[in-house]
Amino acid sequence: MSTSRIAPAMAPIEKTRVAEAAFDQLISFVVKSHWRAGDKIPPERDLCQQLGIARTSLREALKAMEMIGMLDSRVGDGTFVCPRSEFLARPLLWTFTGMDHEELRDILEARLFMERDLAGLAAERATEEQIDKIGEALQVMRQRLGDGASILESDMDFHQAIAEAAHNDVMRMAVQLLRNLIRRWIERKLQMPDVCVKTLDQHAAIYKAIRKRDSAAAREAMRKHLQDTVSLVNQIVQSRASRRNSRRRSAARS
Amino acid sequence: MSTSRIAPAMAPIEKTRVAEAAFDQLISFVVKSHWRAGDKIPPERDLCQQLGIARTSLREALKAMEMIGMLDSRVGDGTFVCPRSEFLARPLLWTFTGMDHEELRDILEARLFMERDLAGLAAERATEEQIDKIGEALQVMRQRLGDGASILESDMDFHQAIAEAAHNDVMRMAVQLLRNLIRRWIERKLQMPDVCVKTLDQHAAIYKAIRKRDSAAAREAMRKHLQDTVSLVNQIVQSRASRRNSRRRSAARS
DNA sequence: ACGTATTTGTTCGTATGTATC
DNA sequence: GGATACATACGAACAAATACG
Repeated sequence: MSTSRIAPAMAPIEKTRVAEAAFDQLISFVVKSHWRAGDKIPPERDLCQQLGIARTSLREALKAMEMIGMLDSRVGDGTFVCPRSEFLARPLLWTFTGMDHEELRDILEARLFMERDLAGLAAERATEEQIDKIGEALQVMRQRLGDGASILESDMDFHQAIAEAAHNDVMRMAVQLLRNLIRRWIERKLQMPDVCVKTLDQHAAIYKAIRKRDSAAAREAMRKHLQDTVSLVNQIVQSRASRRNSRRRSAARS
Repeated sequence: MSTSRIAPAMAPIEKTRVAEAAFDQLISFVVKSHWRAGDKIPPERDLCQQLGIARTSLREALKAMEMIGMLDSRVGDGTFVCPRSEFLARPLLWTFTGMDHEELRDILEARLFMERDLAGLAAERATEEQIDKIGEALQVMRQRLGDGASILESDMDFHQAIAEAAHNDVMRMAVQLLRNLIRRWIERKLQMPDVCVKTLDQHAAIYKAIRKRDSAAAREAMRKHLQDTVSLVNQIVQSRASRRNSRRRSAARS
């Protein structure tokens, strides 16, 4: 009965594991922007002394940060903070091959709901400067599309500008991480024929609604846009799955 | 035990960053389901021998795996593979742990939006058993309220039952984390006069809407309920702040 | 109920290679 | 080229928690 309930993690518990505590502290330093992107953080020997832990333990935390794309260590040079857009760009190896359809579906859906809510909030709360920034991201995207360049970055920037305009740090960061998790699929989506121009049109509709301070319209425009993304990513996954199956069949024949 | 079935020996690490290579290999072992959720993986000393690296280097990779929620190590026991839902929501935890209490407002709002979406999904997707479970949580809460016992646990159980019925692991884990973060404020809220019965009524309304498969009504009922919670927590925060100020004033006088 | 073996947690010392000035 | 700063890597040792006979 009560044992089947999921254990609620008590908040003020004291970390027995040093490396984990160090990891949390490093994360909060990055998240709170005490260390900003590009910053060089103190050398390992200084840090472990500051934290009062052994260098080996600190390195476990440091390495973990590096593996998830928050830090970048270079021998003989130092350790540097990565830009937010690279967080979680690392485990794309697993994101790419390993995640099955259900897990991907949950992430895409969670992103849809959260970005929809953020779009609605942005329409209500954005400052004029923030709305301008959204418009600029849209303009950059249009420009790059005309140049035939990749619009992945400007696509992400557009969504992030909206998230910033919503004035909710928790949701902003959460949705950014989700977006990074599925970055590779967004990239593939944009490589499909005619998708780029459609994406641009949909972005324009979202921007227009936010500019008009029409919260409901912004929500609906974002929902439609991301619903399209969900469908397209599903197509990609399905086509990849069928390709894999046909390879397997032909391999079995030989 | 389970790890001894068909042990595809891991290839020794070549050169370049050892820990990173080990990390990739560990991930691929999980991704390719050589190690499945719940499996116990070989002890560190065996693994580092298989990989031909030092234990400290292996531990850096192992710790990184643990931080992203793919593995769970227990002293004296071993290291085990976590279920997928663990590490799908783990990145969200990082964004939340970095947050101070300053972001209480954002957390409450994020929770409101996400639980509202989950309630809507639950009305659409819940199985009959899951709806019954929500009803049971409601019943337990009513019972405990009659007994004069604390309803905090059953309150949380009710919300979690709805989250489970929404069939989205990412959102379920995310909202559970948020709920645990503000657990103490929920507790204080429930100690306010007349709040318990009001909470019970609101829960009943949510349950009724989900039972009727009325998604819009479920969303609205949940929104109203959590909007109330936001207001009440704000009252608590304000009263505590003013108490602190008055204490400070009286302390200054003495 | 107790003791022992197993396993992870933590630290220190040391050596090596690389980048920067 | 030399000196310095720094990350990378290994091995050994002990502590602490857990499992198991």
